[in-house]
Amino acid sequence: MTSSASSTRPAPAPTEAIRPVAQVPDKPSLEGLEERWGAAWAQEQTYAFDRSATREQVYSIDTPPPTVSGSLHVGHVFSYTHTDVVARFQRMRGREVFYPMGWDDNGLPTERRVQNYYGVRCDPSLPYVADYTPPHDGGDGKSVKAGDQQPISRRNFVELCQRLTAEDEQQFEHLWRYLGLSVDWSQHYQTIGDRAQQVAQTAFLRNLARGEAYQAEAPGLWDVTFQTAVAQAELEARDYPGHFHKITFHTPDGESVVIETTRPELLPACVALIAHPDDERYAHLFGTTVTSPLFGVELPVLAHPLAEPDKGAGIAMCCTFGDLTDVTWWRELQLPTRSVIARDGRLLRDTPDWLTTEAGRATYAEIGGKTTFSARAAVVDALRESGDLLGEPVATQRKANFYEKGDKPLEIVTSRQWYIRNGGREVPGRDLRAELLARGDELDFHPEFMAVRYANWVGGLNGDWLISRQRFFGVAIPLWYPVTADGEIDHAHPIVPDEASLPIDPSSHVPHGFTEDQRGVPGGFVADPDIMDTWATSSLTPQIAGGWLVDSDLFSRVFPMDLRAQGQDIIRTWLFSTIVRSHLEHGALPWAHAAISGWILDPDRKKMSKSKGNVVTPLAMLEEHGSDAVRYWATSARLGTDASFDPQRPTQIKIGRRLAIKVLNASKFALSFAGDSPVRLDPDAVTEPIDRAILRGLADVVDTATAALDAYDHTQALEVAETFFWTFCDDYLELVKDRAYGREGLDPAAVASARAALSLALDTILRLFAPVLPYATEEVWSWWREGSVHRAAWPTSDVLREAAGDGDPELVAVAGTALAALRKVKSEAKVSQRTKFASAELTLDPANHDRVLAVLSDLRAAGGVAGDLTLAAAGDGTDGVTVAGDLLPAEPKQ
RNA sequence: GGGCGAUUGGCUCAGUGGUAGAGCGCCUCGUUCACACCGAGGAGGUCACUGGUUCGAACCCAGUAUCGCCCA
Repeated sequence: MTSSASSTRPAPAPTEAIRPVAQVPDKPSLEGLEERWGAAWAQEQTYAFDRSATREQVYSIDTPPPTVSGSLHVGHVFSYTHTDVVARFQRMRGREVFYPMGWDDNGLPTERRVQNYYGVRCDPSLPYVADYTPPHDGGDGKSVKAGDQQPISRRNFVELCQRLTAEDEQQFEHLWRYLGLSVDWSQHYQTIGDRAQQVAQTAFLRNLARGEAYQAEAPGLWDVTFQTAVAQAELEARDYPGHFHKITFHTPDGESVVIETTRPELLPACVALIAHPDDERYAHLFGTTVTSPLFGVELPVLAHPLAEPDKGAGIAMCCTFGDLTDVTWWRELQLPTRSVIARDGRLLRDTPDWLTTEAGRATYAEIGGKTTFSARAAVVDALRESGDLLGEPVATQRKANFYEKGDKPLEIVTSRQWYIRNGGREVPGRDLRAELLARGDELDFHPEFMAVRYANWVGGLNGDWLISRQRFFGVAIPLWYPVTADGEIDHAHPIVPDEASLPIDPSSHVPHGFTEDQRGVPGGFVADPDIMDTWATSSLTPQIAGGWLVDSDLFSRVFPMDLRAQGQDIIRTWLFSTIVRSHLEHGALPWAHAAISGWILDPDRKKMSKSKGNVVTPLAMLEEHGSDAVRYWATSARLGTDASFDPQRPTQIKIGRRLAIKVLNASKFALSFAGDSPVRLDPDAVTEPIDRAILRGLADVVDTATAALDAYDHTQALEVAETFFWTFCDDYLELVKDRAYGREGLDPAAVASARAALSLALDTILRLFAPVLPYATEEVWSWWREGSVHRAAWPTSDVLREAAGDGDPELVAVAGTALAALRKVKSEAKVSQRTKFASAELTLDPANHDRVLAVLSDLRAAGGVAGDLTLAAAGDGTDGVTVAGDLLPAEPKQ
């Protein structure tokens, strides 16, 4: 892929005369480059997307919108740099890069921040108040007690969320600009913005129209703190302390059946006892009944393969609902529903009607309204008293499901919720799971093994995607329901808005054909009170950023996108859900490639996290070391590989800083030889063997780096460029500097050869480093070139090969070895490298004799040999180069 | 319990069949002449372990151990 004829950036003409070098600082420095070039790039719109480009010319990137209410940490800088390196590489290759940035301001973290910041809470039943002023504005950041928070309408609440996130977003943008992300900032979006809401609501309604979205009254995971349903993808299994309680049930003929449970408070919700069908201990009980202790409910004893014979007593009580296994049993064995846990996590206050014994109703009256914790203690006391508790409870650690943002174990509560099909549940006539697995195979994961995580997740789904949330700050589910004449809500016949009217808030907008005074009255309508899960919006980032629905011209040029960049932790959420939406809506993958970044680990190999107190403020880090240095560190870690980071010992960052400084200094040096005459990139001028050899080596480096970046291996590309560059500085520059200075008596063609080779090499080196070190390379570029290096073409090896001609690829290494041998003599003699040899003889492998002869005069100059430098053949089997020579006394200091 | 990844010099990591590599750190030396945010030279490893395939294994195969992550 090369730059097209229609591109605004002409391909460079390598032989053209370039203006004389100007404006090279005496002491080049990294300090201040971020501000200077950041401003220049903004001014020049260096990274603006040219929407006249065709789809083939475009390279489009779908980047994770960071949660603006959270804080950015080192890990963000790490992974966003990976994406930027790709973007810059593709831009230089001539692709028109579509690189928008989004902000994820939708969702729970923002809600919590807004509540504290403004002292408000959302009450969707309240009407909108125009020109609302919240009780606090900023305050001291302390949380305001729930009781003191002023209740406001959802629309007012959302407005406050938007006001606050707008401030956060400015800080985020500043960081990203400082880091040097080559984002087109005119393309940014917010996941709570009108565009995002329109996209999310339209996509949902289309899912609904196609039968891919549906509502169901079903048991589901429920967070009692936030009082919202939670999806499978948001689960986190954590260790949770508990106790095994041995509880006795009784058969009609007096036999005791002992089960073990960690949740005795669910005893009134028990609907059966269940053992494995092959478990001989309980075979005689299958089909019979037992009676529960305390509550006296008659329950069947049933067989099901999910019962684990070697766990506890091997027979379990099935309650509605203690865990997901209970749900499976309940569904597959068609058990009754006897729920006792309310949405606030307490036991139902009213005594359930399936408790019929007087003692049972009395016991329940004691625990109704209590938290599960208190109810458990009460039930255990009662069991102990009735003699149905066998022994004392035994402490245990068990795995419990938590909402990833919650701190209490999830309960399972039956509620009406909206779902989108994702292959997790069978649907007649379609194998959606297989379709989505095929999409995963179609997607190019980098690294490839990350595809397994996708496949494992899709293969292990056990339900459709629950998208409704009983929260406030989010995209509303755009539906109303009729209220029947007798005041019932008719959920089966939702009232759907026109697509053209989206986005809407059904709690403040009125459906077509109704008036506001019909809200909530018989014969009228009610709004669906829920919002969509954040992922239900962010799963549509390619559509939101790409102009779906509103700009079909743009959308056709950028979608499906080329790249999704993200962390490995959200493959099951963001990556998967985006594929689901795109597959359902467009019948296509949303992107061709997925670049998965690894974790940042602290020195103890633990994931960096705020709670562990090991997070470094990214902006401070950039300011301290320089953005190029930090970018070098990020680029030196491969995709998918975790990188360790010790803020106390930022070794890799310092290496990056050293490299960036070296680029400045070496460039200044290489450009200094031209004096006042124009620099020429003339391949025909390169005639000396060592000059040809260095360009030959660089041509190979270009090919390797290009292939590596094409394969999304930025690390290898950086490594080969870096290795070349150090050899270029340490050996080649030293070897040719005397000649390049144009000392008296030298052949002018030899001088021109060195200068041309240095210019050609520098031109290529700057381009190679530009994606990783955008500031240092741009700084150097400005000394002798027009325009931005970031709009220059990616280097190709052909000009270099032309200049190299028959250049010997081994020559630089051999000359370097000879030079090192001369240096070693001085080093071991403990004298300055500037000490001269009176004369010297190099003993070396005869095979390299001619090579050294070809660079002899450069070697004499660089090695400081005043008199003759002669060569001798080493004996058989002798490796390397040895030196015999007399050092002259050091010249006296002046 | 299943899956994925890792295990190479003090540290961080390259290296997919042909005599062990880099950078950092360390040791020694050096500095007006691009660069002390520097330069030169040097020391340092039986490639986690056990078998196997091969003329030859850090690399391929089987297994083991340890660590990390994901899923149950």
